[in-house]
Amino acid sequence: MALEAYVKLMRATSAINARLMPALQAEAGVTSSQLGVLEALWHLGPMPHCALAGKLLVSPSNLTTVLDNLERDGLVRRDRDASDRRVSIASLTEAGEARLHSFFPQHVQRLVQAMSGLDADELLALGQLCRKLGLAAAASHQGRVAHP
Amino acid sequence: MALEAYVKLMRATSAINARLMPALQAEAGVTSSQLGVLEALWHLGPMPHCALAGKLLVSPSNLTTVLDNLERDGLVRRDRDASDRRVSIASLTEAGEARLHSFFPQHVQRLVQAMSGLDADELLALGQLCRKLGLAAAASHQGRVAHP
DNA sequence: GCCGTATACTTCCACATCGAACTAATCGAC
DNA sequence: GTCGATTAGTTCGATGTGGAAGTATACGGC
Repeated sequence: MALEAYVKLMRATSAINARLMPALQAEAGVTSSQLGVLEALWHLGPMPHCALAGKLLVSPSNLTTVLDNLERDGLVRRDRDASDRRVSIASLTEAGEARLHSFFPQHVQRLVQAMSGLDADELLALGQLCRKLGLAAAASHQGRVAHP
Repeated sequence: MALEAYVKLMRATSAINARLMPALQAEAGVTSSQLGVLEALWHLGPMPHCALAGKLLVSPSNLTTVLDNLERDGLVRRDRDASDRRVSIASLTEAGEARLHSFFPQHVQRLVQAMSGLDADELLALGQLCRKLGLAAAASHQGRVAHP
């Protein structure tokens, strides 16, 4: 039972992303990971890399790579924190904000379209199940790390 | 609604995989992609790369990379098809089958554990929703590709 | 005030992933 | 039978991804 559910979960994720990502890359010129960073900085404002990595659930080394590419493209800026010079604050540039605004509505529209195989009730149920599953998995994973 | 469900779906997938993959790598010495190939070859027997890529929903170039690493580690073999010399048949070596048997039960056990945040009814419901969602997304995606 | 520890980020390496361009082989129309 | 179109697989370049090790900075006990 768990195995079938797992396989279907992975297939669904893969199918949805296979629909969204090519369009995102073609029309917006950003990858899924880059979009995650832009979105987080837009919703939450400038923040240190460690906070950003925490929000996005990615490793620090990965975030360095993604920020490198965004900075090269002029969409994001890094500024050293004056009070703690270990810290680097990432923030959207004007170009980054403009880019995000230019494609985000269409992206959301495509996302809704990609999820349209389920009706409103089913989407709600799926969200609740995924939330419960994700929290349980993350909690037990944290537990193992915290008590080695 | 669709957006929340999407985010939770991605988070759940990410959380589950974050729990499974480190153990798989540490105890079995194979990555998630490599496991996919080993499993497919074990369940379905030797098959051409194109069939394998179709089953696993990955690109041909990606499959080349994964097979390269598996072949280097002696877990998989490539053989040219005599009747159609473009085709290369991938099959498990004895070492590959032995490796798979050595860790697969524990892997499934960890998978069941990782999914244990949901009870049997919930797992069934999740599986059905994901199946419906995945099929709808794949179908509409195929449709767009087929009629450009 | 100094030194060991802890934290933030980067660098380096291996692997995954895809699209585009390439090579080799087959097939079909003629 | 030959040539163009198609198919199988690989190569190449770019990006994402994480772990391990390294560097710079801050902090805390003494």
